[in-house]
Amino acid sequence: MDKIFFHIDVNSAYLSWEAAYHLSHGGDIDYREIPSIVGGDPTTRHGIVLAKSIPAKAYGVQTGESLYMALNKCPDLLIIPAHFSRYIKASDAMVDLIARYTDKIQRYSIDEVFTDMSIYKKDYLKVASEISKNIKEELGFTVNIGISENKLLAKMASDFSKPDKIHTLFKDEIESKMWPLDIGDLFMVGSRTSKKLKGRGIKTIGDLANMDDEYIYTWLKKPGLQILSYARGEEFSDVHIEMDEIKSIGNSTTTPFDVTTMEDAERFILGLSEMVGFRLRRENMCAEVIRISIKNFDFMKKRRQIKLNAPIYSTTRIFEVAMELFKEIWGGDPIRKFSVSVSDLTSNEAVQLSMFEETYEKDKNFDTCVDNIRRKYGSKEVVRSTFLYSKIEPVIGGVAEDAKEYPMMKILL
DNA sequence: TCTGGGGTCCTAGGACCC
DNA sequence: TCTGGGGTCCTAGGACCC
Repeated sequence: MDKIFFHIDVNSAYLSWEAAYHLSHGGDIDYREIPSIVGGDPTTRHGIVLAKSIPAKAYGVQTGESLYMALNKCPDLLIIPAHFSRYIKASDAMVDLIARYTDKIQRYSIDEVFTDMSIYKKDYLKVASEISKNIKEELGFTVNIGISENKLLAKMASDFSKPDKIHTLFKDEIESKMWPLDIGDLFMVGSRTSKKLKGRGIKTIGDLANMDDEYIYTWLKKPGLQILSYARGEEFSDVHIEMDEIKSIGNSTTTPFDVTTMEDAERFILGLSEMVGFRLRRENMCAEVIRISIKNFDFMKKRRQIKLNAPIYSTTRIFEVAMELFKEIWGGDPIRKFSVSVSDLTSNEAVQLSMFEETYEKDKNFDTCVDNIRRKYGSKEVVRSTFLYSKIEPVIGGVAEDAKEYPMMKILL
C-alpha cells in the first residue's frame, strides 16, 4: 500500500456546530438529540433546511427541502437560524487540531478535509481514533473518518454509517463494501444521472463498474468515464496543500418579494455588484467575463454573459455591464432571484499599468476608499444614495467580511 | 409561508479563420 | 456560381458538489 488518505467529515456540520455553541454558552439541551434543523427564514423566502439532526432525519426531513415540508413531516421540529461566522471558526479550529498530526491537509469545504496520512502506515487506525476523540473532547462535535489509499475511496468510506465512526475502504474491500451500494451513492452521480443509469438497468455501483468503457463513453461522454473510474475505485490525485487559484467570484440573492420594476432590479444588481467588486479587489484580481443570472417567479432561469475587451474591477463598471446584460434578457416577468458573477480572472497588477483613462482612475480611488471603510467599520457605513429610502440591502452577498477566499471544490478531487 | 448560496466543469452550437 | 474540414473562441444551459 503506497499512500494513506483520510477524509474527515463533520457530522451534520451546521447543526452540530450550533449544538456545541449552545451547550458551551450555558444551554441545557443538545440539539443533536431532538428533532431539529438549521434553516433559513421563510418570511424572506429563504426557508430551506440547511442541516438536520439525526432525530429529524428519522421523520424523513431532508436537507434542501422547504421548511414548510419539513414542518409537515415533523410539527415539533426546532428551527435554528444559521450563523455562518460561527461555522468558519469551528472549521478553522478543526483544521488547527488536525494540523497537529500532519501539514498535508486539503480543505475541501467548510466541513470536510482530506489529509495525507502516509507517514502513519502502521498505526493509522490509532491516529484516526485519536483525532476523532480530540475533536469530540476539545471542540464538542463529532466527525466521520474515511480511510483508504486514494481520496475518492476515503470520501466514499466516510459516508458509510454515521455519526462518530471510522471506516476503511481499501481496494480489496471495494467489491464487498462499495459495489452493493445504490448508484446514486457514488460521488458525482446526482439525481439526474442516477435516473438515467437506472433507466438502463445500472442500479448499483458494481453494475456501473462492470460496464464497457466504449458504451459508457458513447452514451455519457467524459463525465461518464469519470464516474466509471470512480465506480472501480480508480482515482490518483494528491492532497493539494496549496490553494487553487480562484476561477470565479459571484454573489446571488433570493429577493424577499417578486421584483417587477427596473428601479428595484437596479438596486439588487448594484448591491450584488458591490460585494462581487469588493471581493474581487480584495484578491487583487480583475475580471474579463461578467455574468448576470435571474430566476423568475416560477423558477425559470436565464443568464447572459459577455467577455470584455479589457479586464475590469470597479464596482461601477461591473454594475454597468451587468445592467446592460440584464436589460437584454428581462422580459418584464416578476423576478425572485438575482446573481452577479465574474470570471476569467487575472491579477490586476498588469491592468493597473495600462489604466490611464481618467474615469478608471476615479473609480479606482473611489472603490479603494469605500473598501477600506467597509473593511474597518462594516458594510453599512457607506451607502449609495439610491438605497436610502428602499428596503433593499446596499451590499448583498453571503461571504463573511473577514473570510479568506478559498475555492470550495473541484470536480476532480 | 414552498423551493438558498457558494462554486467547478462539461457540452453543444454558432461565428470566424485558414 | 460550389464544396470541406480543423481549430479556436464565445455563449447558453445543465450537471454536480457542499
